Amino acid sequence: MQSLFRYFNSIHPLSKAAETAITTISSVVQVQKNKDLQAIGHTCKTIYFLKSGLARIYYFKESTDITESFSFENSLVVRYESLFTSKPSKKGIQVLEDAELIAIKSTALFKLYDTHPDIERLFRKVFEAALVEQISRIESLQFHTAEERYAALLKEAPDVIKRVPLKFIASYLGITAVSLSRIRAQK
Amino acid sequence: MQSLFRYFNSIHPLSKAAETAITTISSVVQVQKNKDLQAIGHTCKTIYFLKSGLARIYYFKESTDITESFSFENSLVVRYESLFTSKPSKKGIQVLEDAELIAIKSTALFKLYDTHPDIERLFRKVFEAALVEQISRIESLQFHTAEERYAALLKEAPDVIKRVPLKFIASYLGITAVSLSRIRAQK
DNA sequence: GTGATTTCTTATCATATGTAAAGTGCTTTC
DNA sequence: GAAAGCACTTTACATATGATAAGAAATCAC
Repeated sequence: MQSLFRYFNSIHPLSKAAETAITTISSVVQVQKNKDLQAIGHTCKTIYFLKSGLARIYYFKESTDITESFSFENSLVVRYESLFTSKPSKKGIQVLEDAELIAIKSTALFKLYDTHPDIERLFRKVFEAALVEQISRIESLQFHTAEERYAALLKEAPDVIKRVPLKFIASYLGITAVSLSRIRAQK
Repeated sequence: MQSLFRYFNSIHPLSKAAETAITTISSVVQVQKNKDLQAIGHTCKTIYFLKSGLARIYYFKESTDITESFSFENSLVVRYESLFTSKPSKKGIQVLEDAELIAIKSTALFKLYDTHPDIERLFRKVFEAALVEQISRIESLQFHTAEERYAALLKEAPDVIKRVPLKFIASYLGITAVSLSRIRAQK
């Protein structure tokens, strides 16, 4: 659990009591490469922290597989739109490399907000950071070309290329694998 | 201020003390059509609530004016990415119809979090809702065609067409005004 | 290791969108 | 009310991306 609390404390310091409370409602999960951590249609009630491995959130648009996002080591994997609306998610979480995760039960977590203000504050900040991230993603999709988006991804997460099949990267960028291939070729 | 607290209470109930505290750090602002409420380059330190009128958040990409979002009556206007990073925003807020707004000083607001847990909780929920909104926006930009996005906008905010110049709607959809014109023509 | 899959690239053609320019109609201004 | 400006549309052409299919390369299964 150390890696989790190292991550949390870098965002907002937690009391020992808070750490203990979070530990109580968390468990370690191992998932094999290519397996679904959470299936499409499942309502998100878990906040995952990726200790090792690699995951993506994906969905289908008319039988086309679309990657919404990637998650790397030491970051959270959450389908926020389902977590905060309590509706079944149209999205699934797939593990792309054997992964070890910490699963935090969200219903229990949200109850801790009443007794541990530092936990509420931590997660407020976590979700605010997620909001900022999404906004920069929108900017990127709204008015950068596919080529610019690819260059930005390379800069931001250089090893994504080595670790993730190109077809997943392509749909993440909002283009087809063929189109991404062309962009890569013209360098 | 009633409209503001009606809005807030629908998200999370506030104590009278909390309402008073928020009132103390808020003021009413009037802005004329086509004027900037906040200029590009300004660091966002204000959370605006739009009582009446209409506003947009915009920026320039290589001298092209791009609308990032519209805000209608009874909703917030915030450049979250600047508010939460304390960095100057590349975006400005422009008023598209004479508007009356309530300006909440964010630095003072965030201080109230310590003394009024209900205020922190309210804004946590407000920002969580914003996060969900941004995610659906990403989905829309990432894999819906311009035509689908236009149809979705019409459904979601039918009067946007009557109140907002098409060129702003076009860049909001991620296309040119010419392209939007074509889409409209082929119906 | 061999064959079978899967992944990636390349080629061809169709389509959507961009750019530029001109035209139409509406609104503003004096 | 004439002139000017602005918003929107239309046209013509250029370009980027999509769809499909086929080939090359890498990976997997046994």
